Amino acid sequence: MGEQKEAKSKGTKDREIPPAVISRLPKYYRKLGTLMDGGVERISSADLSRQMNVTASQIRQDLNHFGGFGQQGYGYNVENLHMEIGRILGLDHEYSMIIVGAGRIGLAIANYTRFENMGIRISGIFDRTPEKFAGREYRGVTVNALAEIPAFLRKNRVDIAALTLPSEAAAGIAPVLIGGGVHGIWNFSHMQISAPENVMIQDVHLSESLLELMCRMNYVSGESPEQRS
Amino acid sequence: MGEQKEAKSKGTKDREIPPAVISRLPKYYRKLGTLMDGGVERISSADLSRQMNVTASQIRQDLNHFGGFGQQGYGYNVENLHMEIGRILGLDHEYSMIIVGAGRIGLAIANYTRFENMGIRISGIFDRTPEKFAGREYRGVTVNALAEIPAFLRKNRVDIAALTLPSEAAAGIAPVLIGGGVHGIWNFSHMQISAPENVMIQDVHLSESLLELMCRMNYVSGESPEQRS
DNA sequence: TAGATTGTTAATCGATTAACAATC
DNA sequence: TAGATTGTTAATCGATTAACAATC
Repeated sequence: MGEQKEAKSKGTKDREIPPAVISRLPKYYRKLGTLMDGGVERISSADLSRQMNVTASQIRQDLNHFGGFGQQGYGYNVENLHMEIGRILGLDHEYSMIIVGAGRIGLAIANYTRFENMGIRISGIFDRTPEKFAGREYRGVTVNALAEIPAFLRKNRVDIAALTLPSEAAAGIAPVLIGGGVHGIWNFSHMQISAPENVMIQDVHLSESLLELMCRMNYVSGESPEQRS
Repeated sequence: MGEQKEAKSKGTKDREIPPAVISRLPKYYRKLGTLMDGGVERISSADLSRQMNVTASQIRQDLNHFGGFGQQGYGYNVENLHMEIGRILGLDHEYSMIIVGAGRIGLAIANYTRFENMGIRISGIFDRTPEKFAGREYRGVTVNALAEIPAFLRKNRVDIAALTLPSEAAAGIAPVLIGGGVHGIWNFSHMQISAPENVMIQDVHLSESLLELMCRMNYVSGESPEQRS
């Protein structure tokens, strides 16, 4: 209880909040937002569980990782809980994000206006062939060459990089991003990125997601894999 | 042990393969493909585990849900295992997919050529405002009105629908898709879709993924949530 | 045959669910 | 006060890891 940082070794990820809990927080946040819009003032874990795909127990367990937001006999104040979870998610500060790879997915992200409500500001877009985008702007940002990333990172604080490059290119760029101080990578490439403990990697592997769907369709509950076309 | 179908009630999903296993199969498949390209003929679970983020035990456990693909003292034949997993994923037959919502993400999917290698054929694209896409073709497919979906489904077999509409619109269209015989929905909308047991829903919630990243960045191992901007 | 490595069972770990005393 | 509902502890369930006998 004496030392703080070096206490537990780096081998094991000793983060306090279980990943399963973190992955549910955005869903709670969204639901509470909807309830707020609907004018709901308070809600019990039992009611909330009925409207979502979780149990009341799970809701209470999850929330109590962060402290007691509820009140016995009353439930949770919707607006307050929404704000608290927003704070946990980091929605109370602004993040600067660059997009690395101006393909269709990269540009889709650049143009997704909802991210602005999440405190995400697109500060740069980079691509292998910036000349293809000459004169064009995406939310006020022009497309620059990948080679300019190191200089850009030296001049600007960047929190998150959305990595939407093909695998081969992505592998080379990831260390540049990490070395330049980016501490979160939203990885759409197929490449597995290794990073130091304090840099978070969030993978979005679309084709794996589709393969998973196909696999589950193959193994529909009850049916055997033997189904003919 | 007598009855087969009705044995276990519908409440619990009694699918045999744990979801955690299914979510790893695409990763194995990809890795094995890479190894094949590199001319690797055989590999042990220990070697494979070193190249991926899983343990050797886990690999053997996972694969043995589907049968014994390896050989004691030898390991696994890369090409054979690749093919077997491909079969499990359903890559041995073709799937017809429609895209519902011709926004940036919908069109990104339509243009993703790699899906063709996965046996995915785009058979239709639908949008609320098809007139915006008049004369344009995406991989040989034109954009039609959402209202034409029921008729289209009556005429054509469609396995998968990629649902890339805004939430409100998505909620209305999902039952149409399910009623029309689609048995897999790749859901990019924020809407939670409820479907009968034999229709698989695969969610890709991009903004939740980004929120998760932000949250994890907030709670970097060791650091408390107290960090100031 | 001896060595290697699987398939499979047993042990551990983590996440979910159930239960209930605390308390608003 | 009585009723409701949380926070929290204990029980269950599922997934991961370890161990080892079977076998190529």
